[in-house]
Amino acid sequence: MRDRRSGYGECPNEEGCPVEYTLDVIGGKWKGVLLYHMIEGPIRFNEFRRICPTITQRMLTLQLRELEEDGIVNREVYPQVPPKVEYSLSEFGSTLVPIILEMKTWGEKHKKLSSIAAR
Amino acid sequence: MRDRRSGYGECPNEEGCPVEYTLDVIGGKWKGVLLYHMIEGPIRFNEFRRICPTITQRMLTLQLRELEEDGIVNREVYPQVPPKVEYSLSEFGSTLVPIILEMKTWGEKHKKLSSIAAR
DNA sequence: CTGGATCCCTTTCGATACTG
DNA sequence: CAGTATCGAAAGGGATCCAG
Repeated sequence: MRDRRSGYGECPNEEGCPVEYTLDVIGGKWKGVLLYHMIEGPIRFNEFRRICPTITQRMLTLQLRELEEDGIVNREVYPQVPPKVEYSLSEFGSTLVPIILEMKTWGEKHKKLSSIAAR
Repeated sequence: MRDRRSGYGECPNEEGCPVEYTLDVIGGKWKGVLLYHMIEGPIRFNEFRRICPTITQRMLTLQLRELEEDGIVNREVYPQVPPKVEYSLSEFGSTLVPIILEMKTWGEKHKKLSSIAAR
């Protein structure tokens, strides 16, 4: 199972920096990306797979589960055939949007530059 | 050695989302935290260790090296005895500050809440 | 379509000891 | 003080098969 956070709990010093706390929540390898794609609205499992072809099914499931456990995303199952499951930002998850958008802005700006400089 | 990024390069589709790109740069487990502490000014190796007692010396070295390779931090060595090395945000690294500050704000806000809910 | 379960290799990471 | 080196444990992650 997922070990509960990077030290809060055992760690007695309560001054653990706020950034560390935030990264505990959204620091997963793919979480930022997944949250980003949910900003526009609910999104289905296989839509994620199309949008992020490099993430494996397994990882997608695991990361979504963790986000769900943390109350950041809602998972809505439509009992029908074929099954349909939609993921969306919870109210709590929405408070993270400013962070994600800052990341988006920065990424847009510097991705171009680095693709010019190439390597 | 550090493998070059999560797919950019091999991945032909150039639409890789900007958030993914950003996370490639600051997504390391401790990078956000380290950047955060450098906002206030240059900081020495052992200062980091005092501030973040849970990060091991090894990890601290590795993460700082990666940040240096990416041009985000400057590493200044003072040739003296005992040695003194200072790490600081580069001009490029400074462009990340808004993201870090958003993380700080969010963390401050929600750390309290969750410490009340406790467990 | 949306996953769960398993196998297994790779990478990460912590602990410890050592160095200029 | 600011690291490097090495080792073993743990976690990450891909591939494949199966199921409601």
